[in-house]
Amino acid sequence: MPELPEIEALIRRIRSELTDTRIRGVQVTRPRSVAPQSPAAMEATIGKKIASLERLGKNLLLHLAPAKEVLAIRIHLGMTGDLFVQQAPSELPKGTRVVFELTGKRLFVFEDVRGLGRVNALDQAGLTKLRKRIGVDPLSRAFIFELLATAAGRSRKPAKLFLMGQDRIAGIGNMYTAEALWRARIDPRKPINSVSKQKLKALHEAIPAVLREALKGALRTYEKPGSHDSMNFAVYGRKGERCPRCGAAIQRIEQAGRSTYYCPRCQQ
DNA sequence: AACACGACCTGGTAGC
DNA sequence: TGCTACCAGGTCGTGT
Repeated sequence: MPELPEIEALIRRIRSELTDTRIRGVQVTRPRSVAPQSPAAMEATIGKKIASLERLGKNLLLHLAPAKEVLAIRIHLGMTGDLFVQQAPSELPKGTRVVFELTGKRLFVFEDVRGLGRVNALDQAGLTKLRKRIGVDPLSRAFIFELLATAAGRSRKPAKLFLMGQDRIAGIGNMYTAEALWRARIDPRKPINSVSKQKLKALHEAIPAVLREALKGALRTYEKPGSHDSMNFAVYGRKGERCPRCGAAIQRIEQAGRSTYYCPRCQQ
């Protein structure tokens, strides 16, 4: 499940292969993967150069040159999306959804078994709209405590759902939300505006700490294929196991139709 | 405006 | 062995 660290590691892996290459063609093998656009709309990227790559929350932006009409390609991996560059012609995986043909007979492949990911061609309006609904990056200098405190004070959402939203703080998903709340000892069901200042401070430290740890793990995974999980989870996916801090049994509950893992004893 | 909730999508697996 | 039911979860559109 790609969240901020996995996307960041992916970008670092493919950046040098994509930068300064030209798009020669596009094949959309599953129209829904470019929705709400049509496969034909993707053709506006043909002939352009990929100038740079940027991560925006969980989105990957490929900035194009010349930056006229269509400025960027936006890719969201959804649950099961992956990206890689390979030489043509060779067999493409079963879940292949979009293929960009690059110079040098190389193919830039978007693979996505479950089809929840998206690839879109963005004009200026589309790019502006996207940036507007993606909040601050928790690994950037802009992620100061006051920003978290202000946003938290304005929302009555349960802490878990507040962190999952991409509009205030971007890039955190189900796994790292669980870990950050555990580290800060916050009950995931507690309304975020009723969490103490002390615990909000702990959360402000826990979020980047968790993400940096996971990023290290994700970079390692790419170097050494076959090694698995990004990091050791304290609570995520560990229903019934002991809390590493207090020894109580970790619980799994449902919030907004999604599973939440937490320690009922030391997260209050 | 803020929030809740179902739909989308398919592979893996638990249970019978 | 073969079948069914359920689970994984990010985002978007719709309804309150």
